[in-house]
Amino acid sequence: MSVLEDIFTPAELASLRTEGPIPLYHQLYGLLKQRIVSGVLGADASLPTEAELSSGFSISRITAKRGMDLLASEGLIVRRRGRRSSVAYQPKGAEHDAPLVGMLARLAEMSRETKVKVLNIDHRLPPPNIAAELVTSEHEQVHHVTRVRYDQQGIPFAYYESWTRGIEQGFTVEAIEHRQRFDIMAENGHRISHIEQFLSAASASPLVAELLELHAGDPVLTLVRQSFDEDGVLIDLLHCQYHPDRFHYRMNLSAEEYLA
Amino acid sequence: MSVLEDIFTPAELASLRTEGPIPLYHQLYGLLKQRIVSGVLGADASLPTEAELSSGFSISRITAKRGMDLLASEGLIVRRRGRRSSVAYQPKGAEHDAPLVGMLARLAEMSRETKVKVLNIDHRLPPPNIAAELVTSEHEQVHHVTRVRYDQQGIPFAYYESWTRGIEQGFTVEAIEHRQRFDIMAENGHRISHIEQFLSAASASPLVAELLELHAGDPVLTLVRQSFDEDGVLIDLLHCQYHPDRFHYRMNLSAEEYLA
DNA sequence: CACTATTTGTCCGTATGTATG
DNA sequence: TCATACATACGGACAAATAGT
Repeated sequence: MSVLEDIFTPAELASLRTEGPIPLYHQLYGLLKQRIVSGVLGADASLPTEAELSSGFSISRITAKRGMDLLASEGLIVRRRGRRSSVAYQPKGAEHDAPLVGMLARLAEMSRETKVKVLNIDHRLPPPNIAAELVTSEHEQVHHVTRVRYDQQGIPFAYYESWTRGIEQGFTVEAIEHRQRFDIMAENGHRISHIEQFLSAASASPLVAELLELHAGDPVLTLVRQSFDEDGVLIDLLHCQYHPDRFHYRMNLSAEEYLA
Repeated sequence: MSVLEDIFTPAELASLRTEGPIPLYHQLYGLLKQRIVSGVLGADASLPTEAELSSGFSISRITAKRGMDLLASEGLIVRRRGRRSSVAYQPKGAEHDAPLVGMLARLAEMSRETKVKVLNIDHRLPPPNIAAELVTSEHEQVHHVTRVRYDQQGIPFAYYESWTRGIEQGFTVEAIEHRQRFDIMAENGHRISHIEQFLSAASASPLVAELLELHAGDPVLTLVRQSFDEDGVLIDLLHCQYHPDRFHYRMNLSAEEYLA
């Protein structure tokens, strides 16, 4: 019995492509890593041998070895001569997730449990696409903040980029790292009364990949949040990118409630 | 005035990496493509020249050219000697989206506006990871259905794979393509009273990529939906994968409602 | 009309990375 | 480990098309 067929479907075994930009060894690495971090291959589980990978995926043994070496170099597996490689990774117990209903109430909790590091704050004219969304006048400057959110163990899981208008004071690194931006907006006379959010997926840019410990091109969960004040003016535009293994959005729906 | 700095932030201009697996020309291609399909660079907009890209991103002109040629080969831009390249892509007008609150009520509407094509129905023992989630007894068979959802123009935007227990009758291709699965479950004595959903992102497998007109490895928005009956038994497990450019989840929150 | 600056197209040579047997 | 083939990335050089003076 081959270990390989327990782990991968026939379609996956035939899924490696040389036409695309990603090297074969890295495609193999990606498939195996997904199995390991998702817990399908738990700690100490045996991995396929180089020969099995080579014939199963129709690649050379050197290429299979290179994929395995990459996993080993990240500490995800242990390799020793004469033995099958085995998983040396304990799937994270508690992933972060955020409920979508009751979400704002959860923001305060989130900010206690996690840490934000501000990368950059500037006050400037927004780029054309952002200006178009914010409907700013031609010379109106906005506050542009980029930041990363880390969990209690210091593991990064979210990258934020925000554009905020009408802030006179209070947008400092210190304040943004330790207070809620909504509170600072309120102090500047902007009470947020309505929020619109869009969830989708995108590829991590090299920058975001580096910050979230991903590889460029890996999928990220994206959220765009538009915050409007009582007059329906868009005050804040927030673009979030989440590490998909470290953060999920969760919803709890009761049928009666939502079928009505 | 350089076009380049209107399009990319300084951080992005310094974000290309040779260490990773993705070639420079493909990273550049990705950045530009994102600007084009998102509409930041609208139809007929001028693009940076090869020389500007070369100096701005600190890459060779050949590499910049290769990224541009890749865009041209996909018909996203037009290139001609002596002229700046320009965008030859019209951002899609109406995207699909689904509100998360009031979602079930929207399902009926969705099923009128779109079409489902069932790829496969079988009744069998679930694979180990699915069995563990469903907590099925050892020999309990479940209905396994894979299907694709198309919009009115026949454009695919979602792939679904579901595992459903306790269905005696009614799970036919005809029924699943034209009725709501919840209704069929109800006729089999399973009233869904509680739903849990998780949203994240993943890479498209070659199969899903082909069905959704993506490339293998492209990001997809993923949704896992667990549907429980009145006794808290998990009846249905649904895995969805959405084309990120064709489908978003949308939420509308009022601050009073959710800050309470 | 010529002249020039701009921009893309093509080619060379070289070094390094990827993949095979 | 070696030899081989192809892809990636660089810098340089020149040709060809475009637009403006």
